[in-house]
Amino acid sequence: MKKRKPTIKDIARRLDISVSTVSRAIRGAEDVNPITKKNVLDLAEKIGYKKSVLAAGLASKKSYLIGVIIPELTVPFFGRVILGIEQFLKPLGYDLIIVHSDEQEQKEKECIDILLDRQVDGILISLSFNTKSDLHLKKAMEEEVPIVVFDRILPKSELPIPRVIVDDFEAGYQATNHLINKGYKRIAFIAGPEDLYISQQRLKGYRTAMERNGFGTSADLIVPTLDLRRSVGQALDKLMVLKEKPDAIVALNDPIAFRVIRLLQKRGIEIPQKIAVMGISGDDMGELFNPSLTTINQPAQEMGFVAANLLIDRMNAMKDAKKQGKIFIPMAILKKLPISLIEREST
Amino acid sequence: MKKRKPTIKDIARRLDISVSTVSRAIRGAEDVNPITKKNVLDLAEKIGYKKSVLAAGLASKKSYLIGVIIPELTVPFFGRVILGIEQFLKPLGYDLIIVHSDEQEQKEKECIDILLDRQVDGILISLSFNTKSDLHLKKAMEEEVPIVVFDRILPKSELPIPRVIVDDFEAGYQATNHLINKGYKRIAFIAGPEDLYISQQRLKGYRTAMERNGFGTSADLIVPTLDLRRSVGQALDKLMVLKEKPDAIVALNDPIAFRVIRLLQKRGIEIPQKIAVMGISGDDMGELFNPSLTTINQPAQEMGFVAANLLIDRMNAMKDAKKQGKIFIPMAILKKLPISLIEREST
DNA sequence: AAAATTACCGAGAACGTTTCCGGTAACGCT
DNA sequence: AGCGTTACCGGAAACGTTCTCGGTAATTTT
Repeated sequence: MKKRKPTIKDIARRLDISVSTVSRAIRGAEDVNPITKKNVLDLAEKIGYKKSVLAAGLASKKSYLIGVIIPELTVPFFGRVILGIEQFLKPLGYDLIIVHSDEQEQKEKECIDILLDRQVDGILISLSFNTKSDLHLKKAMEEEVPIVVFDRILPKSELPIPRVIVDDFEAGYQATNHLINKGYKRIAFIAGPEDLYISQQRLKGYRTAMERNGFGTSADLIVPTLDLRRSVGQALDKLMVLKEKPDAIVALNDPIAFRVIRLLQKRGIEIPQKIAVMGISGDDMGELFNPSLTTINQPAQEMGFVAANLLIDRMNAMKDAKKQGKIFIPMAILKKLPISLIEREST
Repeated sequence: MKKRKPTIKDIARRLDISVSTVSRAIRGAEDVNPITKKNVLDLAEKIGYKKSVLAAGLASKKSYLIGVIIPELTVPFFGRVILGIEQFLKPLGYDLIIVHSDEQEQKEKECIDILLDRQVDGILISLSFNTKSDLHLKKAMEEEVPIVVFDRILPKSELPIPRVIVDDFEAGYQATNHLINKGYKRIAFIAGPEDLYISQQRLKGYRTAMERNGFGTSADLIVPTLDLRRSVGQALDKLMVLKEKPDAIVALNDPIAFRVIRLLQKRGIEIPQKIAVMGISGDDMGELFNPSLTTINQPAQEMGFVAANLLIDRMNAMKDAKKQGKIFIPMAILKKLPISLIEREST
């Protein structure tokens, strides 16, 4: 009935050795006789020993927890990123605690606090659509928990932290170029909030492609959305009242593109005959639409993998520095992942 | 530079009181002078004290972590459920650790182990598509961590644990009924794995609706899918080779329905003129399809809320029992949530 | 006025690890 | 033979809380 959980003390007693030795054996640390080690491990297995993460964390000041902050739970892209993160971190013994900011800067700050309270060993974060400041990231840095930002980063953050993104310029460029190659001439771009780095870059890519091909970039053709849901309609409205309507639309991301497709169809506009639509994300969902969505694939899973990798690197660097008594000097790293075109029916 | 984090000891020293009193004050426990309490809280705030969850957990044998196991990260339905869970649990000071089983029974077991290792205070789980046994749930019960199952439950589990689902029979019944009212006569049903409770119940609802209206339920019209991706095509193939093709299809859930729509369109079949399609889930995504998907809405967020509520109830019940020295006798609870029809264009 | 109750507080032992600091024995080297 | 290494291992102090048990003074009850 009273099944007290076995501890390393129990093991130590039964094997008549010290707890330190048991601890070393279990941790797979150096300086322990292979035979003793085997004995310990066998007994541990036999009596169903489970190490207390709490106690271990308390003693070692590590929690083996990594916090992940994403803007929304239901965006497929982030689901794929998390897969990549797990893939890298699980084998190392880390678990994930996932929180979401609901695309609000305020909640994002709270998320950081929660994670800091939990004493996570590191944080992976993708900024919300409307985040404008990076003070909360700074806070994490001050508490010496390493942090890396992925996908949604801040344009001109001076913070010396690793960031991993896809080559957003290329994404915008290739998307636009693809449409140009297909013969479209008046290509519009639906952007995101001004401060959003991915939006800026993709837009830049769009502009460059247009100009290189001798199409100007009339301001009419560039319209913003402030969120993923409601404002897509307004953005599209702006395009549809133009005297010269666009014959193709590049959307900032797939979710927006889905809505564009839907709204165009409601207006009875044929895709891609009248207007072509391009997304940027590579969501699987795009395949199921009619017409299916041509898009720029972002290597989401790889992004998670790389981000996790950078985080661990940073953690190790900090540990090493501390070990040598030096102070750690954080540096900015910006890693760009290559993108690729997925051509489907909407263009 | 060496900014050691403040602890309750620091507070105790500076206020010249004992750590126990500080602990009580911070915990908001009984038996502490309001003035002392205020002093403690003020100072804590001032010096930026953060309680160590690790230490607190170790001492109190609570982690204030709740584990959530879902089959897939990218399914919108589960995202919404998690929202509901958070809504209930956050105010109580609990954080969530979310893991996913990737629809595999084996991984599901591993998830349980991970959570148990983390000493979560409770587990909320939705079973994978292919889970057939509940031994791993038993394991959790043995370790005395309360567990509640939501949405995807086991048909005839004898385990005395709370479960919350939607009224799946009603869902199947209403979906079918809706089609019948619309004048469809040969209605097919795309089911899930045999052991899946939600599949059984929805199918039963379908059958009942058919029979009550004088349509038989020819076995031809009921086809299974074993997963959400590949096998939808095979299921549909089986329907399309029938001499008498169906004029409407009820899919087990929205993701399957999305695929059905797409596959039918590829065959050039008009929806809903030739064949109508119904989903069950209430995913927002359905709105964006063309035609948009008629579906049965499951109150996902409410489900999360209710499940979390049941979990806390159970936790309290266990604590009370222990306090009184009695042994806790777990009981099964089955809570059914009402569903509703969302009529759109696909029917 | 004595007894009982209440309100508040302190001491100190957990909780289950890790880690630092030594210590011993065996071995190899000059 | 003496000395430095190396390979293992143990003792004991952290880590930052909670919790049980008493204890004192003030307050109420009898």
